[in-house]
This record gives sequence, structure tokens and C-alpha cells, in this order.
Amino acid sequence: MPKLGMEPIRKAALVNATISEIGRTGSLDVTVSQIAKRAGMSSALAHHYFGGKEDMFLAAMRHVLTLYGGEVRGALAVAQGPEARVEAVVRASFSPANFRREVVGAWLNFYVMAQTMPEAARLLDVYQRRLRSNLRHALRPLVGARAAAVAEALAALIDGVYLRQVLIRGRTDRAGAVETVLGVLATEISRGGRA
Amino acid sequence: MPKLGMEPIRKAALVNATISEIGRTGSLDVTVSQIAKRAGMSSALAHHYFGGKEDMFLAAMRHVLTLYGGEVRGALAVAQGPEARVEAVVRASFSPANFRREVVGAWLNFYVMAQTMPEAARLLDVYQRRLRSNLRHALRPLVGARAAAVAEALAALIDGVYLRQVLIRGRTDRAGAVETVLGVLATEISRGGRA
DNA sequence: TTTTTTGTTGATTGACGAGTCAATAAACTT
DNA sequence: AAGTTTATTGACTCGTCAATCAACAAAAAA
Repeated sequence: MPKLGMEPIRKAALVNATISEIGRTGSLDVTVSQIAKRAGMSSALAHHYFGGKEDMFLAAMRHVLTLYGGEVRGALAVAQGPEARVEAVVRASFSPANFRREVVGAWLNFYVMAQTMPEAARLLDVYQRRLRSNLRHALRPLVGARAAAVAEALAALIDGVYLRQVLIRGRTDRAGAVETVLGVLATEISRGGRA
Repeated sequence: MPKLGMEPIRKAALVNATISEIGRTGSLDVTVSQIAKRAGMSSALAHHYFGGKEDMFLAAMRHVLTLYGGEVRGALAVAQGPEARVEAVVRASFSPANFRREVVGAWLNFYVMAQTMPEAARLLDVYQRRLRSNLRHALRPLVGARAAAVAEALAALIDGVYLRQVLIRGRTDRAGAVETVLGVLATEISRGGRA
């Protein structure tokens, strides 16, 4: 029954399955067989489409990063004014799609990957740079020269809030997460550019 | 050459070796043999003193948490006034001992452990509670009713700054880390208890 | 219609690693 | 001196898993 043009479909299925399995088990100790099974194919086929396990992991990471990037861009496009722009970035970071338990679990493990896989480190670095850059530009009119420092802090804060969700049993607390970050943002804005 | 009373010495050596190896490889994929070798003994002996790999991991985690707790307590003991108390907690979090590359790498992996090992989750939860509680109490006189929210934000910020070190090549940036957190603290204090 | 390309898997290989065990030896007890 | 407890390891078992291969099937190209 070989239908042609399966490659992109299979690859997409494997990428999703990889994210799901990493998120579900909460670790990188997922076997290719587990992933392949969830994606509805044999492990041999998974190896056929991707060079190996590492490539699957990287593809999954790229996918998550791409989704996130898209969401940030979309939110920025409709944001009116600097304050709305910062808020857009923050809200996109905690959007329902990005802030699901399994995705948070996957993120955590991407950081672990970054410690061994140079390409993973590069991808995360790109993400961090873009995040900081977005925040910095939006913050400039609000806090002036402090923009860089505040952007750095907000970016770290976002990551930290993510990290804490890992320990929370049950559903992730999206409202609380956004509130925490926006709370700090409000304080920084109220201080403005004063040194 | 069996000298008696080896147990505590061996265990301590294994705990240190575990932290080192997790930090060095940046993942939980460390073999008992690797750990044992670094601790200067056979893997069989490691199994003899600890029930298994998991126990070694938990013991390592307890050790790091204990060291950290001690440092916070020590810093709090000599701190004069609320502001100094908050600063003490922050500085202790980034003390040279806690902020070494390998320890940061180990921390990251403790969070990963927490996703599968209930006991690891419990330990991290205790740490987080204590951290927040310490911050909250010290912040109360400074920001009044906002103490809880600000404590939550600072705690997340500390974790986030930790997380970012993972990607930094070479030495960890202690000064920058402390500066980022204290910067936010300063802004929050300058706002005080104003809603 | 033969050939090539694409899709697909069961079976196998080869490596590695956690945990166990039997054996050896030194110290401590009685 | 005989017996017990503590220390220590090399060798082994048993399982798991990434990666490969041989083989089969169907569509597309020649």
C-alpha cells in the first residue's frame, strides 16, 4: 500500500511523537521504538527517514522553536504601542499551545540536550537572542537605557516561571505565570528610565 | 587492606563523584561505573553502599540542597535589616560553591529527575518552599502586601538566571547573575508597598 | 514490460550497562 | 583460635536499545 509522498507526513508524525514522548516521560530516555509506535510505524522506518535518534530530537526542537517564534511574530504584528508589544511577547510565551505540560517538559529536556549537542545549544541560543532582542526593542521607549538589563531580567524570569511548572502536579498554571511576569514588568515600567 | 569505618567516606566520595559526573556530562546518562571510577572504587562497591543508581542520585541531590540551605542560613544569620536579608538569600544562591558549572548542570538534571522520581520532586519542592518563604518574610517590611508576589517572582528569576548559565560557554557569569536579580529587587523595593 | 524509485517491516547485530554473586582478605569479637 | 562482621572486586547475567539489513510491495519512469 505504499502511497507516495509519505516522507513529509511521516516526518511530521515522528516530530510530534517525539515531543509527546519526551513530554510524557519527562526525560530523554525515550526509545526510538516508543516514538515510532506512537507515530504509527516501525522503528526501522523512523531510522529510514531520520538519520538517527539525535536528528529526531533536533527536528522536534526546531519544530517547537518554530511554533513559538510564529506565535511571537503573530502577537507582535497586532500589538499597538510599546507596552502592548512587551505584553504580546510575554503572553505568546505562555500561550496554551506552548505552555502545555508536555511542551514544558520537552523544553526542559532541550536545555539538557544543549549540554551535549552543540546544535541544540545553537538553537536555544538563537531563541534566547531573539527573545531578548524583541523585549529590548519594545522596552526601549518604556525604560530607556535600562532596556537591555530589564529585557535580560524578563527573559530569565520567563524561563524561570517555565521551570517551576515542572514541579506542579496536574495542570499548568497559565494565569499565574503570566501574572508573575507582567507584575514585574509593571513595576519596571512604573520606574521608567530613572537610573 | 580493609580499613574499618569506610562506609561514610565511600558514600561521601560517591556523592561528590555523582555530582561531578552529572555536571561534567551534562546529563543523567552517567553509568555507575563512571561514578565509581571517579570515586576511586569498583562499581560493585558503589552498589554495595547504595541500593542502586537512583539512591546515588537522590543522595547527591540532598547533598547539594543541604549545602545550599546551609549557605542561605549562614548568610541570613549575619544580615542586618530586611534589605540585607533578601540580598543575603540572593547572594547565597549565586555563591561560588553553588554556581560552579558542574553544580548548575547538576541542578538542571535534578529538575529532570523530578519528572520521574517522586522523591526528587519532593526534595525540590521543599527547596522551593523554603526559598520563597525566606524571601517573603524578608520582603514583607519592604513591599508590604506585595511580598508574596514579589517573592514568587524573585524565586523564579533566580531559577531562570541559573538556567541561562547552562548555555554560556566557559565560565559562569556570577557578577552578571547577581546584578540581574538585585536589579529587579531594587526596582521592586523602590516601588514599595504601593499597589 | 522491465527497471527504478519510494515505502515498509521483521529479524538481527553489536554494544553497553545495572545489578548480582562468589570469592578473598583484613580487622574485630569471644 | 575459631567465628563474625566489614571491605572489596572480577566475572557474570540479563535485559535493553540504536542501528543495519534483507526482503517485499507498489507506484513511476523508461
